[in-house]
Amino acid sequence: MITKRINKTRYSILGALSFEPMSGYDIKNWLSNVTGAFWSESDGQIYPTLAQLLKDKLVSCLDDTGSGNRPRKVYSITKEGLRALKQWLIIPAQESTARSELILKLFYGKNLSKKDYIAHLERQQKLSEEKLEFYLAKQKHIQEEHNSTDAFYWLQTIRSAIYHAKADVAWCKDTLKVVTKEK
Amino acid sequence: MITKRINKTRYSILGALSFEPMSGYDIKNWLSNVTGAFWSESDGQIYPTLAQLLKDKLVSCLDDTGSGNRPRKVYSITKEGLRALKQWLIIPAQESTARSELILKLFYGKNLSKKDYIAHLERQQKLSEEKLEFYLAKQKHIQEEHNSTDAFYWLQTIRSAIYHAKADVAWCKDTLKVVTKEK
DNA sequence: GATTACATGTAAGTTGTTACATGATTAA
DNA sequence: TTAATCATGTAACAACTTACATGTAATC
Repeated sequence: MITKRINKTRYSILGALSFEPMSGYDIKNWLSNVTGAFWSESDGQIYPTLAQLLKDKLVSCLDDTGSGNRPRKVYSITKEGLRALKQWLIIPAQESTARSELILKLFYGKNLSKKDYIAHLERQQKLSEEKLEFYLAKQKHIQEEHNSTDAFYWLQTIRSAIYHAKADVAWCKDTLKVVTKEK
Repeated sequence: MITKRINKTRYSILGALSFEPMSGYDIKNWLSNVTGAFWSESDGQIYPTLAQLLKDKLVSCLDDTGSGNRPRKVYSITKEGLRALKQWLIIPAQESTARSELILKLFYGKNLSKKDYIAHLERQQKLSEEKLEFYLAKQKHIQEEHNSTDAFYWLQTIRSAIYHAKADVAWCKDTLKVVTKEK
């Protein structure tokens, strides 16, 4: 017997629509701008999932064609959709399978030259520092521009991204220090 | 034109075999025990991938049946396999797509009661603290038992897991503090 | 004698990625 | 006028998960 897995893409979309009605294109951008630090969806997933949600009556669709704008379909979450979202939200979160290609490569580092090992680390440090800058700027922006209740939830998640970026930078620095001495 | 994506399962297995020859079952356990903190493979992936690697001559296979043990196939990495591994190792690591179900759920937290929001956080804090304990114990064990060159690479990766677990615990504590006051 | 661990595989389904295909509107 | 952005979708493939299927050997 094959038990149904939970399709999380459905809920990430429902959650987005719990803020405001959006088109598929809006959702795509919103997810990448707003939840990008901790959740992402592939381009090809949004439209098929929206069609499914519509079929299941968890969202409704308003065709906005011919209102002077470009033709677009605006989706709203239904009462049923909100109920489904809330039911999912209270379920304890599953941990995602750990997969860091960088750490895997460095773990296999005996097959790597010192130069290449260091190159990986320096590249990662730079990336993490850039991320950190980005999230700090975003944090500042939210604190200044948004004073609604939504900002509260947003700020908590941004802080998580900041903590992780800081941990990554610290780890790179430490490892670079060790490796230049010992390897 | 559809460009070939890189199958990382192949390289995680080749990397394991770069330490010593192993059976499929060994690799499964080794990956979950040794690289579990930063890389995992599903059960159903190992055997088909081994068959593929054998076909591509990146590994060789010794049938160990009839030596008094249970029938098993022991795989070794070939020269070609080692070359392929090394080629992959120097390629800059791709960042894995961010997916934290917990953070997503908390981001949609306005659809959650204060009680349920806190329950998520307390559960996560406990999980992260357990992880931290586990990795600290592992770190100690490696420092005491392994004094080979392999330990060096292992210790770096364990430190990464420790930093992340610490960041998670700190984040949970901070967020719990804020939420009990403000939500 | 039963359970656990060792050991190898397949089947079936779900999910995710990338590229392709098409077309409208706005701004440089 | 040309490029960028807005906008919706499909096709093909790659990867992942879970359960199923089978059998041996050691241990309690």
